[in-house]
Amino acid sequence: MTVSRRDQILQVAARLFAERGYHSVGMDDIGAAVGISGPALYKHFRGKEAMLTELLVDISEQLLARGELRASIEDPKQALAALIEGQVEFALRHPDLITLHDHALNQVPTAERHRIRRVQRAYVELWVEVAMKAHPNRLDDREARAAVHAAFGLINSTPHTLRTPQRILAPMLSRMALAALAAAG
Amino acid sequence: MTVSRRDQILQVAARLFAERGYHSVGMDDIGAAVGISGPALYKHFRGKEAMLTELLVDISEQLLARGELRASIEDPKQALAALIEGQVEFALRHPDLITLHDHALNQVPTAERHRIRRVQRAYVELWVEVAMKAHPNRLDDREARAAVHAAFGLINSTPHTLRTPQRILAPMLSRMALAALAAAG
DNA sequence: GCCTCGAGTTAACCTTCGTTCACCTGCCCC
DNA sequence: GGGGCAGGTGAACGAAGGTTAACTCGAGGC
Repeated sequence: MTVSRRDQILQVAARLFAERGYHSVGMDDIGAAVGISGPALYKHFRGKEAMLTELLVDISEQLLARGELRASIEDPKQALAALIEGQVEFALRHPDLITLHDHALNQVPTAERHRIRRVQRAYVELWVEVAMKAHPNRLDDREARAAVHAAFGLINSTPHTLRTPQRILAPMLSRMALAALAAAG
Repeated sequence: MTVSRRDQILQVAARLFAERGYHSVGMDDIGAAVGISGPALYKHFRGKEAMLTELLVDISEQLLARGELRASIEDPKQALAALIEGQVEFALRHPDLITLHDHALNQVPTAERHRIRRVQRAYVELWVEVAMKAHPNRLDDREARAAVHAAFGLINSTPHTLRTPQRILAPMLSRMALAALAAAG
């Protein structure tokens, strides 16, 4: 695991931001957590906002990329199951990033925030299309969008529930999300 | 609607905190939003933290009280449906409070935070017991707890989805939550 | 050997923001 | 009609915290 100092800092910052909230974490805290002190971080990042921005851009783009792969499966029901499984897997592997993803978006500067929102919207769109193909004639566009958001809420609840073993949690969440979407129409 | 100035301030503060995040809202912002200016708020509250604390204590106690009523229905399946319906109703009526409820808890002082956590835990416990009675032999304690958190995540996703008409959204979310919990075991 | 440069350090700066202070009002009550 | 209190005001204070500045130090390249 040759993780660059830069990446190490990002990782630690993500954890701290998720645990305590963006504004409650000082630059000194982040520095201390990687063994350097405060202002040294400016050798690696333009500032605190830049760190958060980079994290959120990465997350949203990574989710979209993974999602596009899985959504390209021909059978809509299988594609939907794959999307769900992918989201569950990601949420379990990176609970900090999931937490950041919907707690800290308001703190990133406007221009970049719009960019992130576009990527997020594309990811939602992916799900909506697949969900409507998987359950034809049962969901209109707006309902599907709401149902997909609900499924995200379900899956992304995992950061609150990490005490349960993943072997059990992952398939359970997948089953629940699938059932919820099936019941949406 | 004879809403006292105090309540008006709390309501406005909840909206601002939910929209922009606790730390991004200044006392001057809250004051301006109710037509008075900054320091005047100290005539009604001990400080900014006190406002947030009062909001969160109220929410959690209100949820628990409503929940206890609904959980007391004899038939477990009906009780579970009633709990779900109640949570959906609350989430749709008070999206700001729902947002606060899981975004801002870290910002309240330790002592009060523990008190709020206890009430929250009691509410979760209510759901867990009802869910296990409604689906006997299919959920152990830990799974049930995770499943309940997932259901909360599903229902509490509504703040992201307020564009959809409530007449459609409310029953859909209830159906989804019910199906998700049924699929958990 | 010297120069550069990346990566740190500490001290200082400066803005933001929660909070306090001193003061002002209108209203109610007797 | 004068005292008191609820509810405001604007000015000032003080701590927190993100950022900058000036300096140091070790490792390669020529």
